[in-house]
Amino acid sequence: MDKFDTIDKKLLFLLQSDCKWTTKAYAKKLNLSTTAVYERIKRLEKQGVIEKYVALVDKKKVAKAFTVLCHIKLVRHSREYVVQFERDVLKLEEVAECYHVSGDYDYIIKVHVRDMDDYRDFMISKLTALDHIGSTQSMFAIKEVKCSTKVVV
Amino acid sequence: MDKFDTIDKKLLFLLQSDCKWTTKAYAKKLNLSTTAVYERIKRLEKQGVIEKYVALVDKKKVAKAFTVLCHIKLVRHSREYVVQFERDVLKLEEVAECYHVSGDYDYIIKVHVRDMDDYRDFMISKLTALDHIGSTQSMFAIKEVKCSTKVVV
DNA sequence: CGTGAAAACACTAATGC
DNA sequence: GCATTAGTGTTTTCACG
Repeated sequence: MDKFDTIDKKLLFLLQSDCKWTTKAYAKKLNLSTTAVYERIKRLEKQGVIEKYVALVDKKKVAKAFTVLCHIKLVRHSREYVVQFERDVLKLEEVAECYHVSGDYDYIIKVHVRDMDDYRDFMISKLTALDHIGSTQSMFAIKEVKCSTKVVV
Repeated sequence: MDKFDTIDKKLLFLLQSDCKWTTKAYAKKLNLSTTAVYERIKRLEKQGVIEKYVALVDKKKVAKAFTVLCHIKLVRHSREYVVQFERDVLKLEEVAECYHVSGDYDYIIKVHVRDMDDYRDFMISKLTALDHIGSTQSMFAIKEVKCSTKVVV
C-alpha cells in the first residue's frame, strides 16, 4: 500500500511523540530543510497515515484515573444483538475502547472512571443496563505499566 | 485537586478531538476571545492537565492493524519478578499498553502487529523470551468497535 | 477578559542542485 | 527529491487597559 523511508518513519515517531514542534524543529532534528519536512507532513496527512492530532489528558488530573478492563459476554451472538450492543457501547463516555475478540469472551472494554464507587455506578446504571449483556468480568488496573498511543512503523 | 468549569470541560473535549485548530477557532466555538482561550490552554498545560499533543496514526495505513489483547501470568509474584517484567515490557515496541491487573491474571497487554505471522514471531522471540513469564492467553481483536483517546471530564 | 501590536510561524512559489 | 530564498498572510504571544 504505502511505503515509508527512514525519514518518514522517524518523522512519524516524532509526530506521535509531540506534534506541536515547529516545522523548523523537526527539520533540524531530521537534518532536512523546512520545506522538505513540510511537504512530507502534508503528504502523510493527505494519505491518511496521520489520522488526526489530539491533546492527551492526564487522567489523574481530571479524576478519571481508575481504569478497569472488563470482559463481556452477550447472551446470544445473533447479528441483531451484536449490532445493537456495539451501537450502545459507543455512546458510553466512560468506555474508551471496545474490542470484539475471539476466545472465551465476546468483548473487552476499557473504562475510565474516578474510583470504585463510580465504577459501581457505571456497572449498575449503564453497562448491565444494556440489552443482551450476558455476563461481565471486571479486572481492575493496579498499575498502568505502559500506556502509549504510538505505533512504531 | 483541580476544578474545571464548563468552558474548561468543553475546551478539553475540543482539544482531545483535534488540537490543531487555531486559538481563534476554539474561541469562536466557545464564544470567547482568543486571549481568554489562549490563557486557559496555557493554564491547562502548565497544570499538567494537558499532558501532550500527539499525532494519531492510522494503523491500517502502516500495516499494524492486527490488534491482540494478551493475558499474562508470571511464574511468581515476587517484587523482583514484577519489576523486571515491567521494565522489559516497556521496551517492546509492539506493546502499546500494559496493565497490572487484579484477578485471574497478572497483566494485560495490547499489541499491534501486522498479521498473525507477525504476532507469532512476537510471541516466540519477544514475549515468551522474557524472564518469569508463566502463561499467556491471546485474544485477537475481530473488530475495534471503539478506540478513543478521549477522557470525558 | 478584551484590545491591539510585534514576533514567530505557516504556507506558497520559484530557482537550481 | 531536496536546499535555498523570498514573500504574504495568519497565528501566537504578551503588555496593557
